[in-house]
Parts: sequence; structure tokens; C-alpha cells
Amino acid sequence: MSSIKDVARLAGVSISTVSRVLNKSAPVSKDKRVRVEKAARDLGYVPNPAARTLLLRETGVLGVVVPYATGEFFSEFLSGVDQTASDNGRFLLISISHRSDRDLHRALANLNKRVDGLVVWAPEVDAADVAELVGDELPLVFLNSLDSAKGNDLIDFDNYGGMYAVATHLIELGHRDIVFIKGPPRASDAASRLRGFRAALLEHAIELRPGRELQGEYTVEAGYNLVNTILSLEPRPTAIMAPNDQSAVGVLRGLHEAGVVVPDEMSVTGFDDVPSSSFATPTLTTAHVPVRELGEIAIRKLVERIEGRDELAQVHLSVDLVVRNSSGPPHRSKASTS
Amino acid sequence: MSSIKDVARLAGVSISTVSRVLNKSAPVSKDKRVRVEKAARDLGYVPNPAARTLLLRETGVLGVVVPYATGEFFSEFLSGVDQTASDNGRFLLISISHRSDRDLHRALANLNKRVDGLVVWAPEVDAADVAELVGDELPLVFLNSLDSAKGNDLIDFDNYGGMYAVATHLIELGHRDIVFIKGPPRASDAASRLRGFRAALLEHAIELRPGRELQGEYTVEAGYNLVNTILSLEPRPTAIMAPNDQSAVGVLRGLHEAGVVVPDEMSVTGFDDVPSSSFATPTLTTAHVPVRELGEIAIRKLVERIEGRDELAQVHLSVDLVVRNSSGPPHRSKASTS
DNA sequence: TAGCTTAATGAAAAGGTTTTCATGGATATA
DNA sequence: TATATCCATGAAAACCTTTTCATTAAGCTA
Repeated sequence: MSSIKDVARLAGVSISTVSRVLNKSAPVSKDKRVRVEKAARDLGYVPNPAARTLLLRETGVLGVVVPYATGEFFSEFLSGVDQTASDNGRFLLISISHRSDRDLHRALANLNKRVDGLVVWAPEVDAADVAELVGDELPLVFLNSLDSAKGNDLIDFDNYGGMYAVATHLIELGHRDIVFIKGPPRASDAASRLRGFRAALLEHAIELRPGRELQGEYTVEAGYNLVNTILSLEPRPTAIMAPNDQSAVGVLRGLHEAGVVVPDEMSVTGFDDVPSSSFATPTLTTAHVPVRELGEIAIRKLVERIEGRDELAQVHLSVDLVVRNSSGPPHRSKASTS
Repeated sequence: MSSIKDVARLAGVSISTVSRVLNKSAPVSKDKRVRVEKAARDLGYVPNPAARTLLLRETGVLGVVVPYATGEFFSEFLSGVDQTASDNGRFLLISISHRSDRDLHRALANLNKRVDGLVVWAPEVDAADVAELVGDELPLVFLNSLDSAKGNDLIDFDNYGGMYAVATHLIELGHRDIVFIKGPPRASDAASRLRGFRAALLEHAIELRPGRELQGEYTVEAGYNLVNTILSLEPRPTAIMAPNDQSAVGVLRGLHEAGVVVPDEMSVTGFDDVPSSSFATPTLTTAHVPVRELGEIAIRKLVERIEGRDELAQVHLSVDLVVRNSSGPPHRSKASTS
């Protein structure tokens, strides 16, 4: 593999001159310039990133830490992240599933000197912990964490407002007995969504019957498995709010198998608005979470920080209700009896 | 940020000794060893990867090039890749969407010295091109490319056999007029799937009517948009084979809206067996592609190559038929009229 | 106790790049 | 023509680590 020395020898100049030509960092006489350019081309010379990094303390790599990679939701995010990173000429070091805090800690410690900055999406971990672990030279952008570690950007969705809007939609349709499936216990976004639901109920002076808040997860299976429990509630609720689209799809499937017609006998809502939710049967009423944009903005912010164009900010992305066919008014004849 | 020098000074030894202790590369007297360990811990010392790389020519990073990141299919793959990489103590440099060959080429050229090896999934690109571009010091593992570049591993799915099995399944159910939706024109996996379909027809001496092979894509929209075209074919076909699950979901949606009952009036099949396809309405008959395993095996192979445990191989992963509710015998009463 | 082997340790080089500093030549000014 | 200024260029240092080589001290044998 050729080094800058080889280029210098071939072009008959010093390595300093080669560096100056290739980086356009200082004027070089025309004849030497063309000789260097030709030599570099002929040798297929590419600067050694390790050497540059060692000297410049700059890797050209952005680190991204995400909690899971499964499903459409995160793949949309990664897609936005990748696009923006490559637009900015940066590479992406991605660190996905961390089965334990220790996992995450070790990953962060090692990431530290391999990247110029870090996007951290770790809903179950303290932002302050991460910031401390990583040292404060490294620019950080936190995504959807409750507390922003001081001196770093925080970008999040309005999970609260989104779920509030979904609940309000159901209430305005006439629903008074709604089941809410909760997301992962420790996830901060799940907590916000739950608060949004409760706030809407409070707002409309609706009392929550017992057993209407069920522990779930962000998976299809979780939604599917809860259907029987829900259908055996007395009196039978008229609507089910799932914590995300995936679990809503599970609920739809379970209801379908139980012969419960959506939305006539039961309304169902999701959250996220992943692409396929507009192709569910029936199409899913949900809240649109701009997750692709989140990826784009996160990287853009991070690059700004790295390049010193500092404009520390907290960005809140709005989450909008999307009404489709899985929600409708409660159907007296069946729903309130049983 | 602390360097090995700081550790050496704090422990009162030379940097050589520090290196020996930290890498356990040579015996060091007990008292110095504990002093070094304590100093390193107190300073939170982490070796600078750039310096190590420069000297050792080893980055600890694996590169992964994939064509898209959208949808469950690739997220399953990435999940397997990530898991295995982190089990092996390696980091992951992921390079996703390449809008053009030039994009890909530039990415590969720059990836070269940043990684110890590369997993390349580029169904539309010549393996030989990639191999040449990247230089032959770098271990490569090709995924689902037609030709394996010499001296490198190739792992692929039996796309041919999988689609052959799906077609045979439909034929055995009694279908004689099947529509096949083709995947992206240049994708080699799509080509194999098409060949599998044709082979099954040939095998059973079934002649393909005109207009039964339609150009599609791997997206929900593509499947959805083709439904009207298919329904207006004369005579109306009795089954639709989509090139992947996503497009099959689109087809299902379109048929549902057109009031065509699946599988009574029309059978529909997918390919991939992504997790959600067992939750479609109706549940989808498809072929199970072990994409998560592909990710795991690819990384394992690559690590073996890097560590010199060379066992060059071509691995074929089998693709098995999964029969669910979207396929059934053709229903004479409706299907063969109109 | 002298001479030898062994073990532990430090000094120094190497890896590839960028940039500062110094030097040489050329050009412009007086 | 001599002097001052400027520009192009090369040498060398620095970034941080691992490892070879040489040195010193210690332990052992005769």
C-alpha cells in the first residue's frame, strides 16, 4: 500500500510538498503540483486515516448508539442517519443492542477515541452517566432522553403530546372506557406516552377503571398476547391504545382471530406511523413520529457541533395524529353490553 | 486525555513497562505491575486506537456495506451482524445506501484502511469490481452476489430453490395461471427468484400466458400499485407471487380494497418471511430466508479470515417454504370466469 | 567468590501524516 | 547593482503506541 513517501519519490519532491498539494494547504508551483497529482493518481494513493487521526485528533467518523435495530422504526432512523452522514462525508460507527448497562458502558468507553462525536439514543440510561463516561471533549447529541446532560444537545419527540392527541381523538369519538398498553417499563419515551394518555383522561374528567393500564412492550407479540386479557375485562372496553404500531398490529391480529370487528366493536390505535401501518388491516390510526427526520437532524446537529458552529439547542419534534380506519365511534349494540 | 506516558510517569516506570502490563505481552515484576494497573485505572486510561492502528495495521473495526436499510429485512440482518461483531469485540462501520456506483466506489476506497475486513452486500454490483477497488490485502465476504471474486468468501441464499418451492406449492394446489411480480431489474437475487419460478413452471409443463411477469420492486407501494393491472388480466389469474413480503403486503392491501378475498378468490405469496408476515391479514404464505443467520455467519467468517484461520468457503443457506393462510386451491366458481 | 545465565527493564525506532521553522532563490525596490 | 521582501520548498518535530535491542541486576553454579 502506497504512502505519501512513495508519492513524493515518484514526483521528485518532498513529502511536505505532497501534503500541501493534496490538502491545498499552501501554494505550490504549477509543475510540481501537476507532477504530484499525477503521481498520486498513478499510485492510487489514499491517505492513511490512522496517521491523520493520530496527528489531527479527528477521525471523520460519527458514532451512533441505538437501543435496538429491529423493525421498521429504527431502520427508518438509520436510513436518515446514514444519508445525512454520507452527505457530510462522514463515516458511521454504529453500536446497536446493549444487553446490559455494562455492555453500553464498555462500548462507550471504546467508542470515545474512534469517533468525532456521538449520537446517543438510550432511553433506559441516564444522559448524565453517558456524558461522564465519555469525557467532555466529545460532542454528544442525546435523543429522547429525559434529562439532557449539560452542554449537549437534546432532540426528542413530543411523545406526551402525541399520545394526548390520540387519546383525545378517541374521547371525542365517544369512547369512555379505553385500555392503554404501556411500553417497556424503564423506557423514558414510554413513560411520556403514558402521561399523555392520563392527561387526556383527566382533562375530560374520565375515570380510569381498574385493569385498564396493562404492561406491554414494543413488539407484535406483546400486543397479540394481551388481547385475551383485554377481551375478558368487564365491562368490555371500547378502545385499545397500543404504545407503538408494532404492538397495535399484534392487537389487530388478536382481535381478528377472536372475531372482534375493528373499528365497529373495538377501536385500536398505534404510535409511530411506520410505513407499513398504512397497509395494516384495517389501516391504523396512529401518531406520526418523524423518526427519519430525527436521524437527519441528529447528524446535522452533531456535525455542527464538531465543526465548532456551536448552537446548542433542545429540539422538540412534534408528533401528529393520523386518523385512519382502525378507530371509530363506540358501537353501542355490542360494546356496552357483554 | 491521558496517554501511556502519563500512566508511566504516575507509576514511575517506562512506557515499555506500561505497555507490557496492559497487554500482558511480557512478564513484569509484581510491584510494578500493580502500580501500573492502579495508575491506569486512576487516569481512566484507554489506549489510542489510531496509534495502535498505525503501528499494528489493525483497526478492530469491521466494515459492512448494504444496499438499503429500510424495512424489517435489513434490520434483522443488521441485528445479527451487530450481535456477532460485538461478541467478537469488534466495532461496526456501516455504509448503507449508495445511490450510484460512484458513491459505492468512493465509499469502498475510503473504507479500505479504516477496517480489518469487509462484508459486502451489493446485489447490483460486480464482485470482481469491488475486489479490485479495495485491493487484495483486505479480507472480503460477499453476500448474495452472482460471482464470487476469487479468493474471497461467498455466502448466499438459495433464492432459486426458495422461489421454486413457492411456485411448486401453488401448482400443487391446482393453480395454472400465476402472476409473478419481478424484483428490481439489476438485483441478482431478484434474478435468481425469477429463475426459480420459471423452472417450476417448466417442470410442470405449464405455459406462461402473456403479461404474467410484471416488473415490480421490493416495496409495499410497488405491490399495491400492480393490483389493478393484475385484476384486469383476461382470464383472471388465480395466484400472485410477489418477490418479497413487503410487496406481498401491498398486494394483499390492494386486493382487500378491491374486494377480492384471499385465498378464496386469489392466492398470494411473499418471500423472506419477515417477522410481521405472520401477522398480515391473512397470514402470509412465503419462503423463510434466514437473514439474521446470514449476518451472523458473515461476520463469523470475516473474523476467521482476519485472524488467519482461513477456510475459504462458499456457503449456501437454504430457503424453506412456509405455508400460511394466504394460499389455497383456486376457487373455480369465481376465478376462472370474468 | 568469580563467572555465567536469566529475568526485568528502559531506550529507541517505526508507523504515516501535518505543520512549523528555517533556508534558498527569485523578484522587486532603492 | 545591492539590499530588502516574498514565495516556494524541504527538514524535522509531533501525535501515541508496540516491540526489538541492549543493559543492568539478580540468581545460580562451579
